[in-house]
Amino acid sequence: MERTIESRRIEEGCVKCKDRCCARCFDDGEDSIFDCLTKEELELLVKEKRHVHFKAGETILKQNTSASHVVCVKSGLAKIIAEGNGDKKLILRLVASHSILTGGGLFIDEVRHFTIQAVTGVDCCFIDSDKIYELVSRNSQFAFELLKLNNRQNMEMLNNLVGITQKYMPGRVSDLLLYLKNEIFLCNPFDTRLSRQELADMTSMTMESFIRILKEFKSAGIISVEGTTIHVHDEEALNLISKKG
Amino acid sequence: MERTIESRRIEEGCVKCKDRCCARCFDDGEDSIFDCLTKEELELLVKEKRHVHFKAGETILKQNTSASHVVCVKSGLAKIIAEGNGDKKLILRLVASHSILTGGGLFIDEVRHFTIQAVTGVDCCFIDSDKIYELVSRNSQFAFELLKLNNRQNMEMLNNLVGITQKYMPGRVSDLLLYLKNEIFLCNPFDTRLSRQELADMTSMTMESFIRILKEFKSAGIISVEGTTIHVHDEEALNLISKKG
DNA sequence: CAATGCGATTGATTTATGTCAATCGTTTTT
DNA sequence: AAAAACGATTGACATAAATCAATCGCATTG
Repeated sequence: MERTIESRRIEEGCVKCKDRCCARCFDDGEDSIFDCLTKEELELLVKEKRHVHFKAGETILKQNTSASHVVCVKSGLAKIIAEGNGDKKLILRLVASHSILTGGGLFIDEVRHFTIQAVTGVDCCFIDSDKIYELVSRNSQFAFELLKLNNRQNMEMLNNLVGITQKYMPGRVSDLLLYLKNEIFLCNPFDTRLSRQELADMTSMTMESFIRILKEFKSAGIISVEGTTIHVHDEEALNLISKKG
Repeated sequence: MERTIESRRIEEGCVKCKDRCCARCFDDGEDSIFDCLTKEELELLVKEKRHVHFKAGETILKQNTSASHVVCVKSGLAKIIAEGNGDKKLILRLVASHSILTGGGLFIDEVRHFTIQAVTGVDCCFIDSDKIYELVSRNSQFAFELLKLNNRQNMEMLNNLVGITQKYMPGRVSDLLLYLKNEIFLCNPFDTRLSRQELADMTSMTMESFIRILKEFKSAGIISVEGTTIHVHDEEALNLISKKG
């Protein structure tokens, strides 16, 4: 039986996991909130965790279900969706490798406040929330890291809120493109793997409107687009448009 | 010299403060994150804190200044404002008595990410951020409470974001009225003390639009308005309008 | 190869909401 | 009391963005 590159990658991940999983998995990411744990604490964290693979499009966590686990994304790309009334949805942000996801309701109501869905194939591990609680009480540095993570997410959401409510569409699209380039994909021609609808859902506008703005940017030579791949040619222009609103 | 009710109330507050200030001040609020502290820890917290009174309209914390203190609101009403480009502003939420405010950047960049301004006279105390850091490392229950508070604020912001981006103006106004009645003032004819502009800034619309929706609600008999005082007659109608978007 | 399906694109039209300007009612000032 | 100042209100108009509908390109299927 032949193996895809994808499946081989998973296996590598699993090998790593046998020992100190999460620390290893996260030691190159910015959000390495597990770095501060001792060997025993990592042991505790890793012991009963489950490693799961999701195919593109699958739902990892569903909004309004009960939140007994947190999720660590080890590879792949996922989107965080806030589902509103009707079919209205807002994609809050993307999640790349090495991120920890609490589902929103951790520590409060134990309910997930948004849906997380795989964009590409996603490898992740599920960790029991109780473990997190225990680590918070045992290791104050961990609590501190968690607080930092929380606040960072809070501020991200604030920026989002301000941007979406106070800017016209070109400004919002600029913000999105800069976000994708500089915070998610970290390279220049980048393949979003996201449909126009999904991109539009990140800026709170309709697909048609999004496409029109994208077209304007193309005509102005600011970007070029090929399928789901976007190439930013004039980042300064985007910054300017973002500033002007 | 005659004393106003206001000034007498401040004095009472001060008397309380001589001993275990913050615990006392907060022991009837929902956000009593200080309850879990020991006497010594409270001592530490209270020792160098400063008690300040702000008059209506004064700025308590200013966005983009450095964040060396957290603020506890002991009495009065304040508004949290996210200032955007130009004069654009968004009032994120109101803060009533017995709330703790971190200014947004606590634990991350030590910069305030929003402005807090007094709506009525406001009594509050400033506590050095370092104290908070120290307490987090000494008392895991406190860390836990802080995480809870953080997450709650996060979810509030999320709801706000979804509401503002996905609902038409009547839905947003309904949400605002329900928020004011059920979460801030907790009584029915309630005096917001907020101008139409401020109320509009809470829903991300212009003052004129806000007034028009308010007028429609009045005509429909759902509410009545007298100056800054609002009386909700038909809460079910508001819930319905909020649901429908 | 034709046919079907689906996402992307474009155009025509509608609509929710913002902008601008005038008026009204109160309060404050002179 | 007259005048000025200011927030609230209303109306007329402009426009950003949504909606609706048609077409296009491309991949998948029969």
